[in-house]
Amino acid sequence: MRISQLSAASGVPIPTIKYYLREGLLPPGEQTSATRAEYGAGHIRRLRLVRALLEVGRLPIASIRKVIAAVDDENLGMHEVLGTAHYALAPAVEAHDDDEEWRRARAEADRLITDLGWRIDPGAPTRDELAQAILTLDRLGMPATGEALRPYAAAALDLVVEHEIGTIPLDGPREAAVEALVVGTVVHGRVLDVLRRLAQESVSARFFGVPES
Amino acid sequence: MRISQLSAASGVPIPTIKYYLREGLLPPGEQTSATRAEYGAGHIRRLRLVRALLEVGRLPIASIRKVIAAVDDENLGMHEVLGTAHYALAPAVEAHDDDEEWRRARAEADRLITDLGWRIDPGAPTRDELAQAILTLDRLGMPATGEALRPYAAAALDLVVEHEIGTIPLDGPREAAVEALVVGTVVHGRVLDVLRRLAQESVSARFFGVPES
DNA sequence: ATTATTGGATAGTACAGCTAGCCAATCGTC
DNA sequence: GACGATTGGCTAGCTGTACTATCCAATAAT
Repeated sequence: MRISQLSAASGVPIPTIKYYLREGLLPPGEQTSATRAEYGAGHIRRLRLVRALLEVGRLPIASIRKVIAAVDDENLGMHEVLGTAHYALAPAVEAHDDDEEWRRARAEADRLITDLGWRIDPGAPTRDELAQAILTLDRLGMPATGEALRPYAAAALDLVVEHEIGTIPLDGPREAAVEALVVGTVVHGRVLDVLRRLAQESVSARFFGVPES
Repeated sequence: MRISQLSAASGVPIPTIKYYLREGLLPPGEQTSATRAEYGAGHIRRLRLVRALLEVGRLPIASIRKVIAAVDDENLGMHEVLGTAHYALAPAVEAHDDDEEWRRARAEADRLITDLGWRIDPGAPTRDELAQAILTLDRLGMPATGEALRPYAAAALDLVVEHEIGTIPLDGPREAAVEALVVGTVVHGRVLDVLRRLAQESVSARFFGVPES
């Protein structure tokens, strides 16, 4: 398969494919001569993975590169690859350790995690993300204690355990499992977010009294 | 309160405040002379709202402007303002109506919404977001039927009804209610997303056999 | 009187994610 | 074996976003 066919098959324009090759998001095709390279089904799969992380997960290219490197590293186990994806998904929340308010929010986040009995890396950036959300709720005078967030934690845990773990093909090759894990993380996150907003709209329509059509 | 104090009180640099004024995210201060304007507590609240939408909700400035215009429009009811926020949160998913696969995914999304009995605007962009997620799951061979997504919908609805509706101060002034509604949408979304990823990490740590510390 | 600050305006920066153009080597086709 | 089209590899340019920086004359504080 040449680059033009890869482009046609994936829907990604040739210049963009070239760009992904340069950026290391896509492995080079197999060189058959100085001006010809052969691409395969693996490249189509890889492009799908990249587009899913980009369009659904909204990850920046640099993060996608890291995730892909982890996916391709045969030495890494499932947990390590998932960790890489989580790091990529929790960006740009730089902690303000000098700020008193921030430290309180971060302590609240850590306390919630401890109370739930969850096993979370002490250095996980997700902790900072949670702290940021708690701080924001707090500043706007909305309930943001561990108690108030428990229903969210319970629902999240339930969905992960009951639904998401089961969709990972653990009996197949490592690559398939790892890809499903990474994409599942990203896409299920969006599914839940979208459905929550839809639920909100529906409830709002009834609650705030828009007449039934 | 002059601009330097507003900056100190909010933590937002003066040039950025000026930028927000230019962009219409922040109403101008009350002019007291040609080179002096007075800012008040409302400006601090408004800055908090903007930063929450920006940092937690990751909305682009242009979308924030629209949301704020809706918040400030006294003629709009709660449901309309929420709708504006939802439009702002569901960006950039342009529908490919020409694509057969896309139409199937979109039909599946619409069917799920109908089956759930939810009242959703037929033109809501959230429908396209859901279709995009379903299409992505589908292409990667993961379960993406309405059946498979029902647990997510149920959990989302439960959280919205049991928890989020209650945090909106309906007895106070319109502005407070509307702000809580908008910020709540954005921040609760992130809370749920973050907690889901934390639950995932915890489950993964146990499931994929990282030794207990 | 002097120094500092302010509001308003214009211009510049940094990064992200492409997109475009060029070029020589080679391929398919006649 | 001639020849137009395609390819890979390269460098450069473009568009959009969210700021920063600089300048200025008018005022305020001391």
